[in-house]
Amino acid sequence: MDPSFFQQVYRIVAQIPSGKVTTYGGIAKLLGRPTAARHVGFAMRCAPDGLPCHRVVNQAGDLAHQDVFGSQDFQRHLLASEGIAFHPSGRIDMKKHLWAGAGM
DNA sequence: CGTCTGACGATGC
DNA sequence: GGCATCGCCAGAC
Repeated sequence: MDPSFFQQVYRIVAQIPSGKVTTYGGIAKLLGRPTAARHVGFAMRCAPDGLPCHRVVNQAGDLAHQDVFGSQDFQRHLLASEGIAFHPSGRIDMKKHLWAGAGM
């Protein structure tokens, strides 16, 4: 198989279990492109239905592209329902919920 | 094939 | 820790 980078990104994101989060860079690293973190987000932008893109955050643990989810509070609620803990600033506690499958 | 873009990462201040 | 800048690489045009 030689799927496109985007297709591989979708495969990784689809494997993220509930209650876990991963970073764009982490996914990119799994695909062998540690510097292609931006493309992971790019793939998310065109993410197909059923893809838990809300579990994918940047290295800072900040929720990205809040516009798609309507508001930052909405995505925060989704993750909170899955058991994700948040910092007072609204960032995710990646230390506890960072998906180990992302190579970290 | 050249250029621009982009839901990021790392570094510097 | 927050903000600004550079770099990175696969797609779209």
